[in-house]
Amino acid sequence: MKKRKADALPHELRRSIDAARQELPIWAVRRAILEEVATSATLVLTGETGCGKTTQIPQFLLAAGYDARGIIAVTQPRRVAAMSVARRVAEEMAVEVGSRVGYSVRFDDCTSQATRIIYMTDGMLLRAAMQDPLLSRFSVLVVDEAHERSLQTDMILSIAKSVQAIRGGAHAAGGVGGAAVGSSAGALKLLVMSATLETDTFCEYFGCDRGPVQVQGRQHPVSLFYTSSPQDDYVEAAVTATLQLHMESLPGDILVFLTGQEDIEAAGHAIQQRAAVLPPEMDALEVHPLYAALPAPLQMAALDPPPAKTRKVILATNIAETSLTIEGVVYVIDAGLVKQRTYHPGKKIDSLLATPISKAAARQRAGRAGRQQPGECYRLYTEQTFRDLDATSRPEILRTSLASTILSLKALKVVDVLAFDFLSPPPRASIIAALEQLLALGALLPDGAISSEGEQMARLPLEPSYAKALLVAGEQGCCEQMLSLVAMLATDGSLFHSTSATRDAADDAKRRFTSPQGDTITMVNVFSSFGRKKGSTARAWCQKNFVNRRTVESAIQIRDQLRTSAIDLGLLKADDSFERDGGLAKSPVLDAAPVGNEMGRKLRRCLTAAFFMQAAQRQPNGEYLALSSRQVVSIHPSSVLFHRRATCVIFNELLFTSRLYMRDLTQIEADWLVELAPQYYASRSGLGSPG
DNA sequence: AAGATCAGT
Repeated sequence: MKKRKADALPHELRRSIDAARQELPIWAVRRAILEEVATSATLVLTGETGCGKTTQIPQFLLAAGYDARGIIAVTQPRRVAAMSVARRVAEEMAVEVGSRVGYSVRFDDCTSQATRIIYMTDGMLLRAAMQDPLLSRFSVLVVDEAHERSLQTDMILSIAKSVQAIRGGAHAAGGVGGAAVGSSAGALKLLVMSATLETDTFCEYFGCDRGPVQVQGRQHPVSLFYTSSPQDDYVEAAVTATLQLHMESLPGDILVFLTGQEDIEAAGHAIQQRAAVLPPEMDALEVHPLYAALPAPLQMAALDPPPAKTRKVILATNIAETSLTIEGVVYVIDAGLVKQRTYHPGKKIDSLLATPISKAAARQRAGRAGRQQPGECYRLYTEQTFRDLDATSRPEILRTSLASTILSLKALKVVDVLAFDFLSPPPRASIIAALEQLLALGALLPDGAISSEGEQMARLPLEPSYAKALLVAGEQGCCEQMLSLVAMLATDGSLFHSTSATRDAADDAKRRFTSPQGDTITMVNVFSSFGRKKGSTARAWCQKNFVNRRTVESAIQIRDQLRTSAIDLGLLKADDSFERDGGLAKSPVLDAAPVGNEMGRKLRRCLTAAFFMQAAQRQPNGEYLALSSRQVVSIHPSSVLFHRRATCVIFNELLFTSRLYMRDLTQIEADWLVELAPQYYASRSGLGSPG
């Protein structure tokens, strides 16, 4: 790789970069931070937005020689952040990305032998820990955005604590790596960086004797306004507030936080209708929806600056809270709600409901108005309501299924996961449910130790039941087809994108791919039919079929990666296409014809061997009964099996909305359950008669 | 006959 040297930059530019760096607030505490890192194992640092902590601290550490014994790793919850910060720091250091500074995210590794600072997603660090449980490549671990409390961030903090105990020489009881292991890697320094002041959790967990180092940010002030009474129709309140702001306020774009696609579409129509009758001499109003399932070109359109004499209104979900930053926003309207997924371990159900945000989230939303100039935030709730909000959001680890997390811990040789030192211990019922599922899947032995099959499953970047389906398909000789199937399932959700206006046409398009064998087989048909189309051909095909191109392309990437793992695990032989692609395992171009009856049957039997815990049977009265939890469940109306009265089905997900709906169904034969999962079903007295 | 917040390996 060609590298640019620092002295190759024009002096003027070099000086201006250095000057800009040194004006960042974090420079004022540079010495204090380095002293603290030198004397203690763990440092908790709170820095507000714009203080420069993410770009500068790794450079301070590098300048102080912390790369001598290992690499400086900086983790981020999001891919885009890891990549863009690495580019920014490489620019400041006047080197190419991938040389001294690099990044590592799924599907994109931009590092080399020379790399001393790696920005990576916390998920990538977790993967690295599976290969190297003591993280011995790293001398310093900087965990950024820890306040977001993502599942992965929480897990790496726990693993880091456990690694510190071992690498520091002490023995960590019940920690990663099993029994005490001596290490030549030297101590692991840990920096926990967080945006809010809620750092007690971190300081207590790591036993820091001193409080956190605090750094001021560079935000413009944002004036806050509340409603005088609670609003029961927040969509209507948001529409009214938007139009009022437009008519009465100085220029500046408006960002509105709502909960989901449905609200956003309703608000969008209402605003456009009412804006149409405003006096013509007023500035125009341009309305953009913004949510994750929105196809990329439309997302980009929401970020573009508006034309002259036009005010932009962005109607967004919480995607605009942290993931996407929109320039030009001066006004924020906050409905105070977020759709949150919660797992109920007793019933093995997920619910997705609009819930009040936390104080921290409300402040983050308001802050979106103050990035370029002083701004205003209109909260569509009362000040008392704000005071009653929780201080912070519930950590993800407390409201999610833990099957995959527990399997990772077992792979890291944590023997007693119930006694594991979690930052926030999840409900015991969630851990037990995960252990039961892993045992039923054969990932754990009866004594709770990980089985060799479990080791294989842990190496696949998939939920354990998907991984199991792939292992079974490897034995049954339908691995290529199952790779397509699980890759499609792993992309979750919005394969077909439509709005209220295009819904019927989208449903028609979907019907062309339908297989009576179920939604999963239908997905394989869509995948095969897309094939390896590229560029304008791909774009046209997706438009015609209402398929979200991003989803299919992500499935292709996932499939390629899984196929490499499948070859490593011996599930699949490296074939001619492997050789032709010069060592890169690319998917062969699959038969574009729909899955036939025989292959479909084979695939469905493999799925049965993996999803037997999620089976439902049709009762004489037409209702479906989930066989493991004995709950009445319904086929989701979007399923291809909705009108087909299948006797027995398996499902990937149970989601409570208006009813308890099964999603992503596969039609199976009831006999297969006893045949393929005897350990789970043989003891039951006939599937048709519960009891 | 109904409807998917957001990340990540």
